[in-house]
Amino acid sequence: MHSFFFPLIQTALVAAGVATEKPIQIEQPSDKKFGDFSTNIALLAAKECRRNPRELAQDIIKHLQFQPDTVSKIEVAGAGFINFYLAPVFIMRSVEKVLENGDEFGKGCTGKGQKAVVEYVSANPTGPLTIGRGRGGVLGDCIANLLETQGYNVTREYYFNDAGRQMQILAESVQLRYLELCGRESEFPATHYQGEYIREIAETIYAEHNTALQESSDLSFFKKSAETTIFASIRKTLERVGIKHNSFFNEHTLYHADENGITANQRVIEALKAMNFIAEYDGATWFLTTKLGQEKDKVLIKSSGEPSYRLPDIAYHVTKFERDFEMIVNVFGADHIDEYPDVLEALRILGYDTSRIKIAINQFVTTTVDGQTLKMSTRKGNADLLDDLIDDVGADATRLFFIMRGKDSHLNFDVDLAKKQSKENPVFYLQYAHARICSLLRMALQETGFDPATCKEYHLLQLLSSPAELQLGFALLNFPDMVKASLRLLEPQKMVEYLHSLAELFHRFYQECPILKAESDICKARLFLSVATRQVLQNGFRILGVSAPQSM
RNA sequence: GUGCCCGUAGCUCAAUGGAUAGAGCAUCAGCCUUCUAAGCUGAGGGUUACUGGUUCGAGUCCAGUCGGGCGCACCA
Repeated sequence: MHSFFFPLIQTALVAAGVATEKPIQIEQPSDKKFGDFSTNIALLAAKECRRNPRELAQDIIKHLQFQPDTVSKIEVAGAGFINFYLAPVFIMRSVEKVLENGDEFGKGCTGKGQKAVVEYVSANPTGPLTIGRGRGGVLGDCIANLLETQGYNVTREYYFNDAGRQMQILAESVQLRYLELCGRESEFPATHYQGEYIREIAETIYAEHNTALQESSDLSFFKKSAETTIFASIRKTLERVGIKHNSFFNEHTLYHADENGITANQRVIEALKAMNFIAEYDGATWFLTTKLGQEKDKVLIKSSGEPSYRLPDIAYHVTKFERDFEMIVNVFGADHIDEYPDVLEALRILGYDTSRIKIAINQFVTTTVDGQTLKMSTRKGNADLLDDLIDDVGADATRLFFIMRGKDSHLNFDVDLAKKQSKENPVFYLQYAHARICSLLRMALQETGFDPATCKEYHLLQLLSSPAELQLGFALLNFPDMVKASLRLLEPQKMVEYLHSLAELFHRFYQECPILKAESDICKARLFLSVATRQVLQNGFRILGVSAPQSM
């Protein structure tokens, strides 16, 4: 709707002789009595025009040109707001568009087919996925969905590392457990992976090889075995909650020499060296972040000769530019918050346009079971597992709960609430609205023969004029703007809230307006409104990755 | 100590710098011989942690204070 009002207001400003640099803001007042849309342009421009804002607003609306079948009323209110009231006919005509566009309603083309990459999950295969990772995973998946609706060509990427020290420790952990099974008692170091899954992997190895490997000093078999098993479990878990990837980027490729015998990591070092941001001291190679005002330099190559995680991180992001991504979204947890500023600085120094990079950081998750809040502990083997949560509350509740709070807020995941089959549980509240419409339409087909697939008398919608009907219709035409806002803020939570309010408006309409018992044309019109609501619910659910049940 | 996030109704959370700060849950009062009551209607409940500042206007922006979370490795 922004694109609808914007040019008209701009024209009116020119016609009224108002010259202002201030942006035209169009908002939806919180209270319906202030109209369906409103602009504060008169307030913003008043000062530079040296005029009273209310008078200025009066002047502007004199020059606003609207057809009476789109805007029914324009008025000046408060300190100088200009409020617009949409004509009922216009709202209902918009509902027709929902029906005509179907699955496509809400999609846009701002992406223009540009390449976008969203990186999410990116957990190394050292253990099963935790609940904390799950939140970021769902967030990333929804952001990727949002980008796709806006016409981006999206790569959903998982960046992982199957080399390095953590994998070494993993391999040692499995080996130690294996040796225990072979009857060799040893002290299991506290630094190693304590989880039960390590024993299970060791048991599998023992079952296949018995004690044959106990004299082997080669860890690679244990590493490979652990990696394969764990990665399979991670991917299975991701699949269960509908978190999809179509690209797995192995950090190891950054260590491979190209045709000139140089690795991606080395290229980064050379490039930064050319910009005088590299120094060697204490046996290591450093990124001179002190030159950028930071307190300490950062190690890129350790004195052992191995790159620290920072170097491949930079090299990895260079590949995102080399792969021509116009939009680069990184999703990660708050524990990695210190990671990205260095990467961004390095990329900036190397001449890349870092404004293409958007960072979405999600805060942590605690779970509440039986009213008791459990704190997550990492790497101790007693971390909350995403798989257990899915077993407990199902995939839909898992997804929706992860994104129904702002990503910047700590999430308190109430497991008991997520299991409840009632209005208290927002998952059921949303899905119930959809199921209720499906049920209604089944009944309609049975009793009146109404079939939305064949009956296309959408113009009947214009017969509807009650507040409940108009508010529902208005909410429907807002959907495309809500999709755009969710994407702009990288915040699927906006979509959850919108769908919740849509469900609420439908339930009210359903309560107040008899549908099947209404006179024939009104009945059809109300069924069309219901079908349109179901369509928007489905389109929204698809973005969130939540199922739309036909009955409950 | 320091960087980032958070502090809003009893609880969980909303509010692109806008108008009287909103939902849900919980509490209380109503609505099913009628399309799914897994629903709807209404009521009560607030010094937006605190103190200053910026401006037509601040929960929102800035500074400081107090609380809570997460980081601060030659781990990732």
